[in-house]
Amino acid sequence: MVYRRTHQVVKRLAARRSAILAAARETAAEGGMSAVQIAPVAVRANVAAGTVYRYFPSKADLISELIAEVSRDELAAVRRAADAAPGPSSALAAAVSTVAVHVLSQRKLAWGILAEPVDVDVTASRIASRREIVGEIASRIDAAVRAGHLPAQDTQLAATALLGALHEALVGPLATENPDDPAKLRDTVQAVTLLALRAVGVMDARARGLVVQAVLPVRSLVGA
Amino acid sequence: MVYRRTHQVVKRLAARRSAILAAARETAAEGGMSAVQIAPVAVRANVAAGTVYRYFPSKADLISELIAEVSRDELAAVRRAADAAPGPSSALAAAVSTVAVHVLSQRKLAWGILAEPVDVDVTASRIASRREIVGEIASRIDAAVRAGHLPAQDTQLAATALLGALHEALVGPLATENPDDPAKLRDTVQAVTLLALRAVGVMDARARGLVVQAVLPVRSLVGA
DNA sequence: TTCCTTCGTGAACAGGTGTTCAGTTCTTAC
DNA sequence: GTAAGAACTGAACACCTGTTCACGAAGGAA
Repeated sequence: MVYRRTHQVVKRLAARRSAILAAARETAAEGGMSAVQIAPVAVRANVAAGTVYRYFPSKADLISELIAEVSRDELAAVRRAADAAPGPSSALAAAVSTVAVHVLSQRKLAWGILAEPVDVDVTASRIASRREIVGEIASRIDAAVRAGHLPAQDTQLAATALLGALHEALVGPLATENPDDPAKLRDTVQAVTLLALRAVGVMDARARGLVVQAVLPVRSLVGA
Repeated sequence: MVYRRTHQVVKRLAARRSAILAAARETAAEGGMSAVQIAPVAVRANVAAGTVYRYFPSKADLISELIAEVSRDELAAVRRAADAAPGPSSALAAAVSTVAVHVLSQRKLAWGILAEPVDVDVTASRIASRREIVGEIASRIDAAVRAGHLPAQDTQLAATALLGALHEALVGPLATENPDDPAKLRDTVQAVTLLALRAVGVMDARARGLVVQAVLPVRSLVGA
């Protein structure tokens, strides 16, 4: 009489949902947000277009969740890197360079999530995404200020500015095209990290040292 | 036999063209780029929708020209401010704070021209617009470096980062909503200018002095 | 005035994509 | 095995705007 989902079915449903999200993510990583259309994503996920709507109320919801997912990953990486640093200034340097590396590793995806024109309204997700990263960076700046390493300042504003600087310099329309040369990428990451650290008040000489330490442990500097 | 435009007609045509552009600009300033649609702009300019196409081949061309126009104004203002400064560092400070003030004065317009999602392809204009401002700032940084006031660096990258920082901090989605309090606006402009100057290597104490001098002469800190 | 050219009009068109839904297939319960 | 409900399908639909174009108005030459 009553229909109850079997454990197996629940698993399959979850898997499908993930498949759709993954398909959307891959599509975005390859072709940017504009390529994330229901039909292609459905094909990639091996479902019909209508099926997507059994898992997501609308395209906007799908993209919002995609943004949230990527954002979560990013935030986790930043936290991990910063927490592993020996002190507040190092942590800040690690956080900034991690963001830089991530952005560079997944340019299309980063651009899509941050700024690319989208036909649906995903403003809320984008704001949330930014807020998370900015909050994390702001708290790291805060820690450095409290430790007496940096002058007092509006840390929220500073963190926002840093994020903007990283994005514009690394994936903005004026960013260098596609230097898949790891050495060049490392230089770029170091350069923007240096700018960021100096911006919040780290002295030039000390900033240079922090930058080198922060960027050295970073593994993959190339990616999709 | 041959039809030749009277001087009067030429003037009327030019006036109409300007009216359409002005209508587009006003519309963008009020509602962002998404509000710049052919029909509303035409109404505002007191012409029919079809008439717009007698002056602009496509919506993309209209918006591109709008971007170019605003960009020209902005660049001129930046040049003027920087040229009036007593030295390279002051010039840089003046350039940066001028950009900041302009962006703040016309938030919606700035956001629309810089980053707002648009359905047509205006990438080229946007890149050109950015390139002009970035080039100007880069050359000011360059001058300061040559004068020995700043450490050697990739000035193009630095200028790009500064632009991104200003935009994100001032009109990005995380920017404070609408502080029409002039004092608060001045503080914000000073804060981001300070960040920018320190980013390129100006020492904290000196940067603070430059910021105050640069922002003082700025007149209107409020606008549409 | 007359004729030709250009300009202006606005309703109709076009194209692309998110969304729906009636029909089909699969799953569960008995 | 069978009935009932859930999941899936994909073609059709809907909507939104940029763009067109046949027609009328206005301007210039003769």
